[in-house]
Amino acid sequence: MSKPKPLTGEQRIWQVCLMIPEGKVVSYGQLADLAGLPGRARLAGRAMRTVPEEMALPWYRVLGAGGRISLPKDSPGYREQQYRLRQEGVEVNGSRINMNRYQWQPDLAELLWQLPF
DNA sequence: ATTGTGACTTCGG
DNA sequence: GCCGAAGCCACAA
Repeated sequence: MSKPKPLTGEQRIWQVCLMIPEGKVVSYGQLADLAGLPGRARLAGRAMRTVPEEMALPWYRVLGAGGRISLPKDSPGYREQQYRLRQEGVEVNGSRINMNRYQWQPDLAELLWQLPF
């Protein structure tokens, strides 16, 4: 049998992002942590920027620390993120989202069970 | 090889 | 709130 090629950091980030439930959000840093890559918030940001179009990833559920939309306020992406979040019931005030209410807090044991790594 | 650039985060002022 | 510095590291030049 061939050796299972280890997933790249970006791929692991994508895998976890795919599991964020509707109506919930995470921060870049949290996403990296959940992917087993502590301290790699920047990589999570990069992963969201380079998502393959065909892989319908809920990138809009990923926010900056403290619940802020990280995209430039005048960009189409910023408006799309606001729109998509609101579409699934997340309250958005400008670029702010209340993390106390919408942050995803997965059961770690269950998460581990689901992940392909 | 070195340098600059990020959808980042935390800390100190 | 806003800023700079530091820590992070893949990637392009």
